Amino acid sequence: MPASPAPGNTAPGETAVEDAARRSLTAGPDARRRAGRPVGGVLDKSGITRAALELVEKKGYDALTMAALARALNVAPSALYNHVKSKRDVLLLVEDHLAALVDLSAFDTEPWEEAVRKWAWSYRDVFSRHTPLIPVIAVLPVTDAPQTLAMYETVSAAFREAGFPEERIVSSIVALESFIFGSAYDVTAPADIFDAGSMADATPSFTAAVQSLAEQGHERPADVAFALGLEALISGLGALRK
Amino acid sequence: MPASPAPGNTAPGETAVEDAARRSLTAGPDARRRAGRPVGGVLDKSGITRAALELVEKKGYDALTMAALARALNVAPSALYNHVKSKRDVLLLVEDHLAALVDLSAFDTEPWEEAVRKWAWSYRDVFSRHTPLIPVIAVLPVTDAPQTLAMYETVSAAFREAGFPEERIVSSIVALESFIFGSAYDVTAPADIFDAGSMADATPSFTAAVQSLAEQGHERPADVAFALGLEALISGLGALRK
DNA sequence: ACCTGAACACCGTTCAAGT
DNA sequence: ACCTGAACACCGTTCAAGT
Repeated sequence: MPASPAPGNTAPGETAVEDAARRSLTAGPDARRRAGRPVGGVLDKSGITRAALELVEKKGYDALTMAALARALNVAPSALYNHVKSKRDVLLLVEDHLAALVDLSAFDTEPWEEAVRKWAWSYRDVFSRHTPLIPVIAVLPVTDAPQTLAMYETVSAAFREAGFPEERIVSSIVALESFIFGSAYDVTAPADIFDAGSMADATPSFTAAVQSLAEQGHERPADVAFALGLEALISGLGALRK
Repeated sequence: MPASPAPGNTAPGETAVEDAARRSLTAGPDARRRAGRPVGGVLDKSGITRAALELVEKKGYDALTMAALARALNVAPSALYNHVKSKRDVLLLVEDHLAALVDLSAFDTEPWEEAVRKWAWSYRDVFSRHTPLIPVIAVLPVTDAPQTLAMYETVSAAFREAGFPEERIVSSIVALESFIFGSAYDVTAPADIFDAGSMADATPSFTAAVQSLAEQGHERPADVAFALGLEALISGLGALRK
């Protein structure tokens, strides 16, 4: 029989839920009923983040309740409040984890246009699978999200390097981000969102435009709109450079 | 003593809540406890929309619960479900009401650039005060929102008139809308959203850019970013015209 | 310090019973 | 057709009691 790792130490490649399952197994069937502090401590922010992310990816944001999160971690819901102040805090942890997944590598190697292009597509792709976080990000003081702040540091340095006037850097990034967030929602729209149905006769101009786009046969119409807007922003904002 | 208007007929200039209050007054103190159908019917979709909007404008979206909405209308919460299928339906009614407030007048009188500019600012301003509706709009089949559909009809006709190729009209509008929705969130961000706090030393480039923007002394930084992005989109998308 | 279990003050929604 | 009142299956959060 192999030695059991200490509770709370997830083995590499092991998921948080598997870890919790194994822990309750090795600790005996009534371990989770015993009150008091478990040896080593079962909860921390990174474990909460991992479990939340796993829950969301498996069952979606509707399933991310404090009760379900606690259950995945084999603790009582109230135990979570020793590590986060609120559910919003949990969403914030997830958001900052995702911010680190946005691809910034092109800022080291490519010219400004291409680097912004790759960053923007990656940013949109990451958050299009996590749109319930967008209202959280939009109002999020950067202090509370170190990875997000690190992204801004990289991007703002690249804008300065590319010749943007100092006082326009933040506004340019914000404009791009606003477009990216809005476009992330667009990815989640149903395919028939623009089907006017019985109202088609009353809206001939819009119906014709929708029909014409449909005839193009694009697999992902949201990508067409994103490419169009992004290229317009890149060339329009790029003109600000000295 | 003046003749009382029939219950459910809100007098011009009177609010839905005032109407409900007066109705319970003229009908006697125990009117709202009496079961069965009130004469004339107290509820309909437009009354629900008006009461929801009033509730939201007075106390915000957190206060828009089915219970609070029912209370404003002097009915039991369950009564609402005779007129809407769900709370999402209520949000949809509000959204479509707001869509009619977006200023489309410039499309009749101004050249494309200026008309789009006025439409976009108006659209952003309306929904910046109603950001909780944005996730609803983004996934909203236009069939379910006649006023929203009417807006698309006007805008798409103007894009065709301005020389946009048929198959690019919808994508161009979607790109603009994505930017508008993201920018609506930006309006609600706290003033100190970019204050890196104790992390400032670790992010010199971003901190300098934020500082430089702050020194410009703009009263509403969100407007600067919106203007920058909108002008880039207008000139970039405008280049698609034949 | 950090957990459990019970409790609190809500949610949106359903449905039988009434008129 | 459309209302009431009771009930259901949840929410996020707090807090005394434990170790």
